[in-house]
Parts: sequence; structure tokens; C-alpha cells
Amino acid sequence: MKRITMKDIAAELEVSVQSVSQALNRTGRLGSETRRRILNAAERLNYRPNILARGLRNRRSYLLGVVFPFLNDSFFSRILGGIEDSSRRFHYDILIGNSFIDYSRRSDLDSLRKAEIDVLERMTNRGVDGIIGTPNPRIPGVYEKLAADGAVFFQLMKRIPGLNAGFLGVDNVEGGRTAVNHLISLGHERIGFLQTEFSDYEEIKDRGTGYLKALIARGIVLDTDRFEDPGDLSFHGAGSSALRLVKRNPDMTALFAPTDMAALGALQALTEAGKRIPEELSVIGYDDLELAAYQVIHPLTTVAQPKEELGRKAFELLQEQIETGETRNLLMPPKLVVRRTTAPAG
Amino acid sequence: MKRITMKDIAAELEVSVQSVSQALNRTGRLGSETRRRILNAAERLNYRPNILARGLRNRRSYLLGVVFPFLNDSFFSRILGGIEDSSRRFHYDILIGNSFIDYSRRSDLDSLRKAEIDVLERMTNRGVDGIIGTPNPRIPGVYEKLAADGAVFFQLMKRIPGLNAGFLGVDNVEGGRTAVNHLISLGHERIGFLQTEFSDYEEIKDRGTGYLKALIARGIVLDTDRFEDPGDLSFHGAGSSALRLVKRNPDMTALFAPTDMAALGALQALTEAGKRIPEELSVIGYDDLELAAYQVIHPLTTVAQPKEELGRKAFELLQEQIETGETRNLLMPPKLVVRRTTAPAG
DNA sequence: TCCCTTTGATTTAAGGTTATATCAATAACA
DNA sequence: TGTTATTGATATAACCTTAAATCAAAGGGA
Repeated sequence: MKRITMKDIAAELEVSVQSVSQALNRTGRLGSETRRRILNAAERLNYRPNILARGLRNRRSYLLGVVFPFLNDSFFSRILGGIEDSSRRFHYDILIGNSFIDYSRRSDLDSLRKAEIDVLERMTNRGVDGIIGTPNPRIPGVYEKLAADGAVFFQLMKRIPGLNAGFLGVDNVEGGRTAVNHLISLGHERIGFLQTEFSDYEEIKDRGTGYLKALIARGIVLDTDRFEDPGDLSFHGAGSSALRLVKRNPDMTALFAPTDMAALGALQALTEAGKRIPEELSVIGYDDLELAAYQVIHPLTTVAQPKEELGRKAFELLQEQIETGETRNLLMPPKLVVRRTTAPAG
Repeated sequence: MKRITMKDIAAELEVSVQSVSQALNRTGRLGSETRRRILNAAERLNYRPNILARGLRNRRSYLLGVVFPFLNDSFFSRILGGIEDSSRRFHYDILIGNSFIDYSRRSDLDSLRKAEIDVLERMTNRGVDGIIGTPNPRIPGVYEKLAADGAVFFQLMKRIPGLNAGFLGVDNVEGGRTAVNHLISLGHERIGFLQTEFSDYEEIKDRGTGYLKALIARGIVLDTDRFEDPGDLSFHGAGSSALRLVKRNPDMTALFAPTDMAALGALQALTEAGKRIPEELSVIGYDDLELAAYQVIHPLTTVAQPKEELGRKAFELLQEQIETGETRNLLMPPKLVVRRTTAPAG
């Protein structure tokens, strides 16, 4: 029950293999009668092209690599869904891999670098035309040599400074601004912010910048040092941070958590401590995970990142980069999603 | 900056390409000195094997296809993470695709069938050694011909009756029993169940069977028809169902929702209606999604499916099937996760 | 010395596809 | 009628790797 190849069709009809190829690809010049016979036979014998062989010959695989820090993460899996959605239309297939970026910064860089290089190598060895990935900025010098391996690289969400590769992300400064503007428009002025303790966590830093800018733009004078608490932003870490913050600032009426997970942690700790949300304290998150939408009691107001859209767009830009060699940088706008954890200031 | 091939190494050292192959693969018999020189040169020139070519020649691609109904789903993405985890160790790469199973049964079967066949064909055209997938039982005759295309198929979570392919799932009857036993052990007797309205939704039916069996085993006599409500099990659908159920059975003290999403919907509708959870009513879900764990007020008691574990095991079984041709069927046990939505019966 | 075995390497062929060159036959032109 | 295009098809070679066959030289035994 072996697979039918062009050779089989050629033998069946007593024509050359080349004629079969021409008929199937509509290249060259072949008599319409011959073409018809070949196409018929291909159909009848259930011929399927061998994409391996085609890729080998054409030096073009129509294969894409997608490398994310985690695969089992609802955020990245939504993006992946978007990439798959577009790539399918253009007959690209997707090879996946994960690079284990460790946000907690606990694991050693050498093994992370090795893992990351390994994924990329496996992909280039398969002849991918391009790779979409979220690189780890703490490990430079990994993606630079991808070009030498014949693959085009496109950075999604995170970027390596100076790397000659397109980039698509979300405007985090704008997102921070959006979140805080929403709070301000509800009458809040004393707004806390859950800062990251890690200096290289660019996204969070940017959201913090947006927070500051929004306050300044509305002429709100705040001792922001006092209203920012640097913590680890995990569910539990954020809970402790939030508690510290309200204790330190009893007059605080709103809190901006730069990730939904942090917002949920804060929510948990705060309600446990007796705070009524949103009556006594408004909370806004960032990401718009399912977790935010499907909170039973506290559907979370948050800033959404257009996940599927990011995936689709990333594919487009990568494809453009493959075809033309031109790299583009793009930021998509975040979007406010108002649910039930924010309310007018009392 | 073209990629280095064996030919380049051979030319560099003035040996035959075959010798290079032998040195790299440790096959044949090659002088240790020659081997050393070749290995050195390969290292120095940064040689990387072309897996396309190797696959073409060996008729073994070390490529796996993974086909899920959705990619952007936290449940399946966790399983995918598990598959990736094992497959990496054995030097398999993963091609992904989604088959768009529509649980709401609204879309027409013909286009679903076409989509499903299309994914599988793209994968077999790439020469995958095997495919792990969650087939759509409503579309028979799709996976049967995979074997003819040279790929081994392994069914995960859902199975097509009579298909000669291995299967790995979770014991849903046991899971239903586990959930209900937990409630019974807390003293509950009048326990409701959110039944599915779709007759072919096997998993849910099985969980319902477990529910029944657990009741019977403990000698609890219940007019189960009255305590089951067939609905659509979406967040909102489940909410309505739950409301109907408590209205119909005012003495009901516990509710088993066969998915976390349904449990959350029920929770939402019930608390909105003024029910205190778990004091007045215990609720237990199924799946152990992140959504269950990270509920701020109501971390959900639920029955966990070992997602990463399922992925890892599925890979193992598929690999076994590829190597030996033997198919195996396995059910993994579910696990109770007690959180805060269940409490002793008042 | 002659034959046989072992060792170390090379040659051939194949996997499936396609770009390029080539060839034969027919049609077009003067 | 002889020359040149045009049309329809085939032959060749290449993409990169590897299994199997082959070959040459050296070593071993009589």
C-alpha cells in the first residue's frame, strides 16, 4: 500500500516523469490532451505530492517554525491559533517548539541558551523558511546566526535590540496609559501600580511608563514612588504587594496591575482582607486572559492584547520578510475591556 | 552564506561524500584518523544535517503531527506541552494543525470533514511518521485511510469506534464517580447533574453514568430524572440549567457540573440568584482548568484530567505503535482536586 | 608464493521532485 | 523547397543523504 509517486503515474500512462510534473504544476508547455490524461490518472490513483522532496529540490519548504517560551500557556496558544489561521491559507505548515524562558529568573542562563539554540537548530535543519518567536532578551547572540542557517526570523512580543529582524508587539506604554485613563475618567486619582522587581522586564516597565504619563497628562501629582510596589507579579507575590500598597496608602482608591494574573492575586488578597471590590477599590489588569473574563464574582476590567490578531499579523509580516527581505516593526494598539472590577471613585 | 553540506566537507578534505556520511553516523567502517578529520571539519565548518534529505532517503521523518479541535484552548495546549516535552527527548519534531470540531453542532459536517481531511493530508504529504489527534466521532471515514498514506494514527481523548488505532483517554465514568463520591462523603445526598443535550457527547454521558453509579453504590435513591438537566453546558447555558434545577429541587444541596466551564456558569448564575456557595450549595466541576484554580472568591473543587501527563503518555504510545505496529488502549485515572466550592452538607 | 580475510575507502543508486537543456515533429514563412 | 519558428514531449542533472555494492590494499595463514 505504498504511496503513489509521479513515477507511478508516468509508468501508468507511459509518459515521462517530467511531463507529469509539468501537468501537475502547469509549468512548461504540454498538450492539453496529455495534461488531461495525467491529471485524471493522478486523481484516480490518489496521487499526493511529497513535500519533502519538493522542498529539497526547490529550497523552499513552506514550513514555519513557531517558538514560544511556553506552549501550555493560554496566552501564547491564542497567538498560535492566529498564526495557524493565516498560515493555513497560504499553505504553510507550522513546526512548534518552546524555549522555556523563565520569567522568574531562577534557572541558569547557559542551559536556557542551549535549549533555545537547540529548538532553533532543529527547525533550521528541517529547512523552515522562517521562524516566528518570542526571544529571550537575556540571551543575546542566539538569533543572530539564524540567517546563516537560511531562515528568516521574526520577533513577536519581545525583541532583541539591534537584531535585524521584523518585530510585532503591543504598545505597552499606550496600554498602561489606557488603563490609567480609564481609572481617571472614573474619578480616581490615587492610583497604585504593581511594579516588577526585574529590571529587564520591558513590557511591565513600559506599562509603568504609561501609568506615569497618564497621571502627568491629567495633571495629577502623586508621589508615585509611594504608589508603586516592586514585586514578583505572581499570583501570590502580587497579593502581598497589593496588601503592602493599601497599608502604605490608605487613601488609595484604585490599583493598576500590569498582568491579569497579578490583578487576580491582588483581588484575592484584598477581598480576603475585607476590601470590597470595586466599591472601595477599583482594580484593573492587563492581558485579557480567559481568567479575567470568567471570574464568577469579579469579572476583571483589563487591557486586552489582540492575541489572535497578533498571530495573524505576525504571519503576514514574516511572509513579507521572506518574500522581500524587508523587515518591519509594528506595534498594535491595546484595547480596554471594561468589566466589573472598576467603578466610579466614591 | 549557504548552508554547508556533506559535499562541502568532502571537497574540503578530499574524501568521498560517503565517508563523511559514515563518519557522522558512525556506520560502515572508517579509519579512526579519517573519522576524526571529518568530525573536526564538520565542527569547524558548522555543518548541520539536512533533515529533509535524510527523511527522503530513510523514509522516516521523525516528524509527528498533532491535530486538535482547537489550538487556542488552554486544555489542549497543556496536552500539547506534554507531547512536546516527551517528543523532544526522542528527537521528534511536531507539526500542528487544528480540525475545528464544533461542539455546538452548528456547522455543516461536509465542511468540517473537508477541513479535517485537509489537515491530515498536509501532514502526511510532509511524511510524518505518526499523528496524534482528537478525532471527531461525527465524521467517520476520515482516519481510516491514514494508514494508506504511511502514517500511524493515535487517538487522544476521543475515539472512533472500530478504528484500528491506539487510544488514550481519561476514565470518565470513574471521574463522575469520584466527583459524586466526594459529595457523598461530605454528607450530600440530593445531588444534581448538568446533563448534555447532545446524545453523542460521550465524555459527558460517561461522567453522568459515573454519577448514577456512585449514587446507586451508596444506596442513595434519587429520582435522577428530576435531578438531571440536559442543556448546552456553555457558561450561560449551564447557568440557566443550574437555576432550573434548584427551582425544581429546592432541597438539592450539591451540584455536579461535568465541565469546569459549566460549573463556573452555574456558580455565576447561582450566586447572582443569592445562593451562598458552598454553604447552601456545593458545586463540583470537571477538567481542572486554570479557570478553576484561579477563581478569586470560589476556587473550584473539580476532577482533574492529567493534561501534561496525557500528552507525554500519548507520545509514548504512538512511538510504540510506530516501532512495533501494536496498538494499545489506555485510560488514565482522573484525580479529585478539592478547593473551596464544596463543603459538608448543612 | 598464492589465496583468503580484513580493513578502509569509494562508487553506484535511490528517495521524489523540478529547472534547464535538448530533441523531434510540425507549422510558418520566404 | 529549404529555412526557421513553434509545439509537445523527453533527457539530464540537481537538491542532500545513505544503504549496498564494489574495489584496492594490507595482513594472515598455508
